[in-house]
Amino acid sequence: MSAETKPVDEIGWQRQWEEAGLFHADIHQDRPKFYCLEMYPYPSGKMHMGHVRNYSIGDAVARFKRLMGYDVLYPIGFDSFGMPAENAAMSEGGHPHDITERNMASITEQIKRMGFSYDWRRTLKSHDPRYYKWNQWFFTKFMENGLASREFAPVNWCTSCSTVLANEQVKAGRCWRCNGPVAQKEMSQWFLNLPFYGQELHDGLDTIGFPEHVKSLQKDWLGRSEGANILFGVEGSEEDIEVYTTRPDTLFGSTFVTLAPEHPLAESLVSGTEHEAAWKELYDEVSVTAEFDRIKNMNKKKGVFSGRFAIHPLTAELVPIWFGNFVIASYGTGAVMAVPAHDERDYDFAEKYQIPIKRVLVMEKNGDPSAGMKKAETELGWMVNSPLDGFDGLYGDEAKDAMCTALEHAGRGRRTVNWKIRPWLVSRQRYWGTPIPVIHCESCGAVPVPEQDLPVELPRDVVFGHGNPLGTSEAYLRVDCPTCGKEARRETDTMDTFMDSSWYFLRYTDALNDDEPFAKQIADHWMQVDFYCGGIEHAQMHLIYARFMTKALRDLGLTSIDEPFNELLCQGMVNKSAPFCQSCGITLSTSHEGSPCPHCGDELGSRSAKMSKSLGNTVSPEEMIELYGADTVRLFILFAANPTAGMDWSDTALDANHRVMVQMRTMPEQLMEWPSKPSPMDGWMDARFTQRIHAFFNAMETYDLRRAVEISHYEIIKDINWYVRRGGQNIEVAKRWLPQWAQMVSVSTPHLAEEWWASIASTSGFVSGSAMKSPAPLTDEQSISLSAEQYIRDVLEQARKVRVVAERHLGSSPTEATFVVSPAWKRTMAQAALSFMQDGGHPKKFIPVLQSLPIAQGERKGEMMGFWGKKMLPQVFKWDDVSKKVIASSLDEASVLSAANAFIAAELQLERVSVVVGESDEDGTGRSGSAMPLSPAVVYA
RNA sequence: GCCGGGGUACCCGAGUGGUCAAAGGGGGUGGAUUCAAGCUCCUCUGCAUAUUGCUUCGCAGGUUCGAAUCCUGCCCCCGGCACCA
Repeated sequence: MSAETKPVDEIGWQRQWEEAGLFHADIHQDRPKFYCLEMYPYPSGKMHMGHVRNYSIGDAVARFKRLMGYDVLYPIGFDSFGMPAENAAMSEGGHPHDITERNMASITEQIKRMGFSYDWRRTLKSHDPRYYKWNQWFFTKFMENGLASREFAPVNWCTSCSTVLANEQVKAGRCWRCNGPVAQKEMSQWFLNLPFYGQELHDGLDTIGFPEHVKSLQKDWLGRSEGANILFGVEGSEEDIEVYTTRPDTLFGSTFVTLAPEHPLAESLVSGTEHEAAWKELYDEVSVTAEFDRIKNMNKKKGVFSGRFAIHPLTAELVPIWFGNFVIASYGTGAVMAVPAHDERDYDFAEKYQIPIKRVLVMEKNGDPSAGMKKAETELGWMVNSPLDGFDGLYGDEAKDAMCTALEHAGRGRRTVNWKIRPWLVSRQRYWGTPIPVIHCESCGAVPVPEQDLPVELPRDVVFGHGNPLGTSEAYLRVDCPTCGKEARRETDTMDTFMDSSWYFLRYTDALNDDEPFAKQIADHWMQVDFYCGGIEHAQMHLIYARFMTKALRDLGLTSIDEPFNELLCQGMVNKSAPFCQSCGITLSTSHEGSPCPHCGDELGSRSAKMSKSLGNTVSPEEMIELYGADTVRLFILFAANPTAGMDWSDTALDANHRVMVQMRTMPEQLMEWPSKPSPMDGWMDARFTQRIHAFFNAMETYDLRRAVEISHYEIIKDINWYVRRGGQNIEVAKRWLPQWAQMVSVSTPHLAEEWWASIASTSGFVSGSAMKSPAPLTDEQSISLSAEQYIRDVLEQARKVRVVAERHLGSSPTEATFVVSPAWKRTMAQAALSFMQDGGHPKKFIPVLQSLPIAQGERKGEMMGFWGKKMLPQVFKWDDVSKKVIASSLDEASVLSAANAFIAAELQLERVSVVVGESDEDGTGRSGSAMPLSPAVVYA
């Protein structure tokens, strides 16, 4: 084949697909639907390899489902609000809107160049008022039903982004976006009541196909814990202190109560006493530190006594009230009942401030209630030393239950479920997002903008860099109160952009609807998303918000579905090697390649690392497409690793994949040059193709894309090579299978497949718009044909190995070989043993059966019994199911080999090959001893 | 500390009781083709050996006729949560 083959006109095919409207998702009631989605991308100006990988995976799935006759909804759009555009506008001038549009145009072009099969008609962009209008509408609905509210609360403030952040958006005390420090600040902010759906978000995880680690991540964030809220009275006061605990069973061991310094009762407890100053000092220290730093410094436990006492809810005993820097105001009730005997932190605290430690559990049944304590015993245990009757001896849940019941009777406590997840802080003090549709009126308060006035559009006349940008537009600010008509001001905060990505998948189902966010019936038709593909980094933010929104919108009556996404696939990272210093343990930029470590001077090794600009180990998709074409890039990216595994970029492997593409380019032409010459191998080729298609379907159904590509682009080629090697070259066979092969190929390399499709006489239209039928299952005859051929390959492989040794013994290259097929009795023995075991017989019990077989009568009985134990028994377990079937079948080894006689001789470079049955008159080799069923002995001469 | 995911040959990576000395690819080897290179095709790529023998799937034990696979303990890597009551 010539290397100057005309390259595939990828852009031409893309144009034709578009002209034909091939990927428009329309509803046909007689077809099943499939919703394939990739995570809403932020429109940076350039497509990177992560995008390429993400979309190559999604596109393969979408294309396969289309082949299978599904109505496939496969849309794309842009998460186009957000700070990068705003920051770019500030640093380089210009307006976020223009920058965003420019970036979108550029990345769209690059995505299109890959030939993904999107329904571009449905393209969304968050910053389109026709889209964000619905964010605003939802928000006003949430205000009505109480899901959205404004609170004055300590919040996370990112100084460099000059905006607040939601809890999930603070990673290790730093901003998820810019990695800048996050401080604590008290502000009035808008929240969505995420914990309202806590239980449903938790339970729903068990009904959807998310990967285990994502489920675990989400459960960590939701942070469900079961316990009790318990009321302690305050001596000399009408007030109660409510504590939250997961260990009500240790209540009798509570020897003090600790409050967060910011606890609402704190000030009144110490006001005007000698303890006030100390409390104030702790309060000041704690309230300015960000929560993260506070938790980090918690090993420096500090406590201040309040001078007051709490009243134990069941025993009325007085216990001191302390303030502790380690108690977090926003978790639970901001107050802790301290049980030093059974909690490590309380134990340390009690030791430090000489507070009594009272054992109320023992860790062994009937343990010693008066045993001393060297450390906190925090496991579940058996209750002891209870001041009230009926508790001693109870264990675990039973003990907790009894305690809760007692508290409930006394009216001093109740069982509760606590969540770590907090309301979603959705307001941002930035410009490039959805304006929060609220009007602040002095007399009416925060009033939602009426539906007919939506959308509240972003004004263009704002000034950046002077606080909240929307606050700089007078025209925007001034508005009359919709309720009382008096002069009022607009809210100047915008919404978190995660709001946009929380329901975009619903909008796609009915993207052109201007009357409502989406028609319920249409959304219900397409939803859920059947296959959702994206990066793991969204496991706790986007994927929680989107699940929350789906439930919230469902409860507004807008959809019927509970969970937005069913199957979630988190694609692995695209890595490339970068210099690495073993002794310093650091990865360095590729600019250090070839030089010693700049820190320690050692020689640098290399290590695979995530592609990043800072390491300089990025690969530009644009360049690769330019060099090799989109198909090659797609093939490489799908074949290099499983979708979920990290993959290493390799230029040599890419090159190898390109060779495959070049080789495949003229495949139909080559096959169509075959003569119309039937051969005994045709049946085998038919069977093989059938088998491959089944395997391909199976791989695609389970999203094992790597395996699917391996079949379509590698194994079938090898099969054809084998077919030709064995003398097959029948154009009828080629005509039979080319169309279906093209369809398989189209899943990952659609442009090449279209070239093929166009060159095949029997096909018309586009392969990308064609339907693929499932082939009939393999017949028994076909299975035997495959087995016989496999048998020849196995025999050849074995013969090659032996040849090496034989050559040494002969002192020269052998010129002929005799294959000694195992004598009939061995096969009979194998058949008997296999059927015995098939019926559930234990291998060790086969000996008596064997002894009664006709073959084992006579003088060779002893030899046969020995053969069984030494040779046959181990082998019986080694045969696979196919081999077992072959042994049980009528396949005659000697005739299969004889028929392939000439072929085997040629393969082994021998002049002559003969086949004999072991122990027969023709067998003069004396070597039949080592022959086994399916494994003849080979004797070279 | 807790929770998830991992550790397979030179590299990447399949593999969840026998088909396993272990797929496939990369890299390497030898051969065919070629004036030559490339492309393509074939062979080999743990050690041994006239033929299913020995050692090997993080380490150490165990279950089984049989373990990369199941169980127990340990080591290491990745991700998440964390003095959360």
